[in-house]
Amino acid sequence: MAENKVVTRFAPSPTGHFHVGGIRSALFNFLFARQNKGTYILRSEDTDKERSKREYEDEFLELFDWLNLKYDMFFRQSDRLEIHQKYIKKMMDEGFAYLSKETPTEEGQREEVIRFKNPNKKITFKDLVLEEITVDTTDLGDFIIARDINEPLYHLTVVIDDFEMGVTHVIRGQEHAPNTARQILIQEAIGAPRPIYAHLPLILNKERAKLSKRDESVLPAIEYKKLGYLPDALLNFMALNGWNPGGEQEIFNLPELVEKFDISKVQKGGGIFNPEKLDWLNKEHIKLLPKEEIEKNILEWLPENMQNEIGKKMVPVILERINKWGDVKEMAERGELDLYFHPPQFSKEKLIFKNVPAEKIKENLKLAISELEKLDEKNFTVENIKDTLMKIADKLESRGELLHPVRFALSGKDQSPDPFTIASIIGKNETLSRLQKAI
RNA sequence: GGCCCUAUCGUCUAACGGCUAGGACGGAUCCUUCUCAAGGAUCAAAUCAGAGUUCGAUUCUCUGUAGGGUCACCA
Repeated sequence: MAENKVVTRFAPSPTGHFHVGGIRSALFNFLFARQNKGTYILRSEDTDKERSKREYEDEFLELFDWLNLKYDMFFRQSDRLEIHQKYIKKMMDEGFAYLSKETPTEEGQREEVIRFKNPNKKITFKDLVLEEITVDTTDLGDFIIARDINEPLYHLTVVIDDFEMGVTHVIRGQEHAPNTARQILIQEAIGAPRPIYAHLPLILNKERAKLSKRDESVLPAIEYKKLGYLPDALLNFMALNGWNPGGEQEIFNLPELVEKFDISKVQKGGGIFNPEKLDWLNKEHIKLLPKEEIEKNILEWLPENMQNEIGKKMVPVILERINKWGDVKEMAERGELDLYFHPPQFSKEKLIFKNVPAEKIKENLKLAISELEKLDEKNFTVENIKDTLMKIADKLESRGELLHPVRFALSGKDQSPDPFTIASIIGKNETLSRLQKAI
């Protein structure tokens, strides 16, 4: 019988903003459980009463909900004190732990703590990523496992909870690898089976160091939601840092990751978080979205006064220029989109193309107006406008002497989308009025 | 410092011990273009060093070097 059902867990502690590296740990636990038809547990490790805050827990809960990393069970460690106490008593009764007199050196330290009786032996454990690790636990001494019966510490609670929850695979960051030996010692003391370990390579910042709060290029995870990244893109990106399926495919959605993920192919060395690649991947994921979905999102990220018919027409122009939804907001804030709503202000010299005389420019603009007038409102589309204007432009010495002044009259900017697109967005009347004004 | 881990283009990575070390991001150049963006094409760019094993080493072994992690009454 398949009694060896896979159980994984991800166990963040709510003591600060959740960082992006944690997303990958959560993801790999999720993927491994799903592809083995197992159970994925989320456990909030809030045993540190001083530092744990419910708002931080709410933050990662919100994050996983957004990422669609659904867990099968949720536990809060502080709800399990009775269970932890039971084990502390048992360990003390059986001589695996003892009450120890201390001389406090820092404020808040107790005069009595509970220490683990270290058998001082070598521990060798297998690791799905790192192969095999041996640690001599003598170096650890009789480490503290609880401040007192009411305040168990991390190493103890992890081992007890993993055991009680039937966790079969411990997939976590490599910073925990050196801690594993002491957790195995505790397991042996309470008679818990040893889970299979997989220590993932660290995700590093540009300086090649472990991620911390003060990294500029790497933000707290929830910020990526606020910036309007796609959950699947973020997941895709995180998965590809430290793991690779081997082929040349780069774009994966969550079900594909579940199918292709292979924990034995996980890299051993740490990887740097590369925001440019995230942006590229996000754009690729956006392109895969249905048209309506793209339009809906772009409209939502536009300021309210732009959420109208003109806003809708701007969608293709905006889409070409963004990597993530937040860029839409930024474009609007920079004033890049104002030209679609108000006639631009500019000095008339700007209409001149190279050294074409002003009179000639004026003539070209007049010609453009008279030809465009022949198009009726309904046919005022990018294609038709382009046909009309190009017919005139191609007869000139260079197309620029028509296209530049037209584009400038419409946009008032040195750099902007092409005149046909702008004209089609602002409509026939506004186009003709702006051209007239330019003349 | 002790212990543990790691090492292929700037970055993420691919390569049963065997083609010219492949792909992607980013960069550069060109094409397309009045400009921007998008798109297309091309190019530059790596096996940390030194020994050893082998007909042959990015791949296996050792040493060195570099980087990272960890050594809490945090998790």
